[in-house]
Amino acid sequence: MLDLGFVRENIDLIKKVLSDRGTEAPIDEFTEVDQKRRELIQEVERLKQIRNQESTKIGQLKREGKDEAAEKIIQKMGQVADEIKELDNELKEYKERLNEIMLQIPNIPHQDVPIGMDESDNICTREWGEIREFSFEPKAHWDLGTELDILDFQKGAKVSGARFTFLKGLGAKLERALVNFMLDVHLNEHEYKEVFPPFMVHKDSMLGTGQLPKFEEDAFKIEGTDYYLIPTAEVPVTNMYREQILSIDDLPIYHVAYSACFRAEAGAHGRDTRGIIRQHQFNKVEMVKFVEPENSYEEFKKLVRNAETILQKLKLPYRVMNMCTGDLGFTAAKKYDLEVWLPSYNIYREISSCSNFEDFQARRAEIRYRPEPEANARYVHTLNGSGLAIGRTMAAIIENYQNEDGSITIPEVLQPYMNGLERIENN
RNA sequence: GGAGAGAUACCCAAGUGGCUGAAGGGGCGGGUUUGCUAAACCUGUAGUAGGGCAUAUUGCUCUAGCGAGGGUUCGAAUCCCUCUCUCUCCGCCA
Repeated sequence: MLDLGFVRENIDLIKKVLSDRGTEAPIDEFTEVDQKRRELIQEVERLKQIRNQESTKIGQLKREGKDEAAEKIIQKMGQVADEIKELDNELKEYKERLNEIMLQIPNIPHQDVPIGMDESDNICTREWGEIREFSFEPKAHWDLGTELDILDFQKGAKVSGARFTFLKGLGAKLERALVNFMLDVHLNEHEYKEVFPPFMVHKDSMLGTGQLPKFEEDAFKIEGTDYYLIPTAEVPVTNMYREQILSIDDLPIYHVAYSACFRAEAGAHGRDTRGIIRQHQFNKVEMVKFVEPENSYEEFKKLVRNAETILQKLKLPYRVMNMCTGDLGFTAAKKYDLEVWLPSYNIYREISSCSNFEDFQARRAEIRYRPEPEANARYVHTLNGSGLAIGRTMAAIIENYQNEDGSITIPEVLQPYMNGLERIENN
């Protein structure tokens, strides 16, 4: 959410942002509703001031035993009270409507964000690693995984339906190895503090990080409860600090969290139906930062590097994409996606998404800090990034590390997590 | 799931409709005394949000705010209703 005063004074800028992003919000209604709201506030507060003054007087008169004089004022105040009630109700409606409008206005993109409508306008910032030349026809991870009996799509479909998969044997172990490897790197080399969050949250948390109200369809809601399954650990971890004023000594806060992630994938019918690229449930290691505004882009750079480190250690070729306005996401001011090379697709696929939300989430979730003990509270900047999506990493390893005989070499850095095992092969 | 107790400011805590503009204590800030520290005494201490007015670094003023949301009333921390969370006991459970 943006600052109310900022929106009021920058209507034209907001309109430009909406058009750059290729999205819409009821911005014309904003001015009208805001205006009316402020008029009502003035009127109702004027009446409340009168009421407070007169009520004090009534109290005094009663104590002095002048009941008749008091009674006279009480008569008059009855009318004022009715008026206040009426105006308060009206004001409430305008406040709610204004809030609805504010929740639909996306973040202002950073000046370095390329303007564009969709993914074709994203700009490649850098590439890393060498794409392997295969002396044979590389197989897709779903074929390899099935042949090695480490991925079982049929069982997943049988038990839960489409977009669910069983990992079996060394596949399950490799998944676990990846989680531990990534957590260890971020803990030991990047100074993050580990958090293991709840996988279900209530509505306020989904609102706080911006998944609601705009993206309700993307989330799984538990029927008969107020709980949502988290689409990312970003939601519980960011909301840990909701409605809190942090001390300067607390900052910066770096958290890394493993969680399962649940996504309805509404509107993705027919996309990536094979393999483990797009599942309703997947694992992810997520990095979340809370920082002072002055440092946020420096911290952002570090965060992206932290995610890249994982890919480099795994020796997986990737590229870094600067996401354009149309592909930025509602809450982000700037976003880099890391895309890993997948031989069977012959393209790069997103494996990490790193965003700087600046104060957009913080304002919504009311996460502030005090720069000095007596100073006014300011909003922190929140940042997060996958470090990395485990399922897609698994797919990338299976495909990039495959051998002609259908076995998979285990990346060196993972071998200590696999009891020293060097290959997964058919036996 | 059942029974009970609670939620007041940075912390502890008093407070049964108007003198609460929230007592008192602790902590923290300022001051007096003092060779330093300590102590004693005096004094300040609602952060925040939303309005309005003037300045345009800032200041003044109003409204809201005693877990949250409603209600009663001229007036609610106080009375009533709903909800959330915490604690104790019982039951169940990993």
